[in-house]
Amino acid sequence: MASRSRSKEPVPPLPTDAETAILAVLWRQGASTVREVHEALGKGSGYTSTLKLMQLMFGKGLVARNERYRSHVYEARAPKEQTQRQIAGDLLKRAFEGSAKSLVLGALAAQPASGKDLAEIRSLLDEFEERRGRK
Amino acid sequence: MASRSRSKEPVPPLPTDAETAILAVLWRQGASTVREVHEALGKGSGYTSTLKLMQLMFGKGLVARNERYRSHVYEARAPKEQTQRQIAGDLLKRAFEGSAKSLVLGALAAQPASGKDLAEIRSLLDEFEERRGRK
DNA sequence: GTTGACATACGAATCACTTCGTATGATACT
DNA sequence: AGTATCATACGAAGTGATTCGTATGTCAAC
Repeated sequence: MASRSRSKEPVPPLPTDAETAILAVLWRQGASTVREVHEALGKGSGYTSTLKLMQLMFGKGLVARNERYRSHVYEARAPKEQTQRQIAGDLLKRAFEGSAKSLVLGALAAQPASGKDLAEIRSLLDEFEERRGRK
Repeated sequence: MASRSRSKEPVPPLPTDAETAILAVLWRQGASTVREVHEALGKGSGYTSTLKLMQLMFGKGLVARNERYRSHVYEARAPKEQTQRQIAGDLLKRAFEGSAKSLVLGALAAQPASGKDLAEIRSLLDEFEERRGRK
């Protein structure tokens, strides 16, 4: 991934693949202990691997943790929507030459959406059109 | 186990980030020499780095090359649309829990589409709805 | 045939991500 | 206190991606 600055403070870098999997669990379950996350991931690797990963994510600012209890409780630091937007934007630049249209086409071709989802996407388009019109 | 037929050509893996950047150049410019690709990338790294990368991509089946000339001429082996679909599908699974809607939302939020693009996306949705209806 | 300007091939260093072993600390029960 | 259990911390190995130096090959012009 294209992570440039290694400054420790403000901007958390894009999550790696394994990190994204952990974020997905935290987004789905809310604040969780390492063990809870590890179990949700299904044992593809050992417990300490998950632990180490989450410690690194904490260091990078991707997750926050509450150390008040015996087992630390972690949660995603940025809302799912924001992180997903960054990931999509990064991919857009790298592989789709900035064309949202191509990405949408690719996404729908790869994973056909339900009729309900398609309808929701339509109303999303309406909102964007709105916003464009007003600007 | 219902095994998939093993053709003589190995299935190319998903391109890495640096590889995707090279593919983007080949998609945009068509068949190109290493030097042409390297120049299009803007000098972030040396010529031999680009060369090595493209050699590895050739080994993986991501690009084809014509060795008839003094400088080998490379081109993307799979059509842009197919590779982009794979990349989008992979991302969908990894970061968006399979929700095309979320990915579309993320993409549009990250990079607002033009009015023309929005219209094209709409007609894309029409096609998908069609296809769903007929099934 | 020697030289100069290019090309490719390839080994090795570096870096990031991921994994795991093991040390150590806290808690609860006897 | 002693011990079993479960937690975190941390070093280090394994893997894969990326970079680069350098060796080697080819061609054209002199």
